[in-house]
Amino acid sequence: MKKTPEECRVEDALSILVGKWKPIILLHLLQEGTKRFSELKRSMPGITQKMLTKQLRELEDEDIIKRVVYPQVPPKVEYSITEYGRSLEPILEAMHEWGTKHTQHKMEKMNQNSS
Amino acid sequence: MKKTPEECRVEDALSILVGKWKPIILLHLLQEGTKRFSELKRSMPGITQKMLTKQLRELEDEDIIKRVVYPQVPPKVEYSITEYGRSLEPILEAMHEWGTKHTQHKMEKMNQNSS
DNA sequence: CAGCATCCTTGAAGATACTG
DNA sequence: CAGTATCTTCAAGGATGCTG
Repeated sequence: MKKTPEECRVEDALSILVGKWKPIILLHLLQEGTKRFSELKRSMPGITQKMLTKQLRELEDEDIIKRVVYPQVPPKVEYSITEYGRSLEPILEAMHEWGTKHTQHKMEKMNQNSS
Repeated sequence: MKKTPEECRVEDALSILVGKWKPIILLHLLQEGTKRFSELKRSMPGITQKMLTKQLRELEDEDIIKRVVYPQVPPKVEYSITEYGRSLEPILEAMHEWGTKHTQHKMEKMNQNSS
């Protein structure tokens, strides 16, 4: 690793993943392909329409996901991962792996402290 | 990748990296080893003492960094990456790589739109 | 169905002053 | 030197209602 603080681009990647629902949205689209707005909403209990719309727009602005509107009534809008967005998959995978181990690590630490 | 939304541990990793100064703190400690509080502060123009303290505490609580207090006057406190914390390095590296490409990607997109 | 427009709450972050 | 202790600001997130 050869980067000075000034050259650090970690934040650029981080900012795209940050957002309460973004990882979970990406997970859905990565694993299940194209999904309609209502399908995404149904699969994320607790999210509001406003938040889902906002997070999807932000991901779309970064070219991570693609939004396709079908001009019909009632409206139909489909979301999917772009090829470019798929390049995030290894990072999400690595974070998931690390997060799993970290959850384990914290539990071991708690058990030590309480014994 | 085989994880349902319920099993997703991406957030666990994400939450540790999120914080305006955390990636940059980790970068300093990863690259330069042990550093004193004042050295860290000097190398991060703009950060306040309060913020630096807070971010360091949060990283310490997660076992990512180690804090050593030397009982002397004036006080001396040294911070360093734990062995466990070093396991984050590949992720930071991957995010930096991706971030670098993404910065490039966005510039190309802007140039297209303006031509 | 897939949004947008408002209003409101909360917590992250910052400014500033003080201290063992 | 390496912190606390307050006060303030601001944007993320959320609740609710309306609409092409």
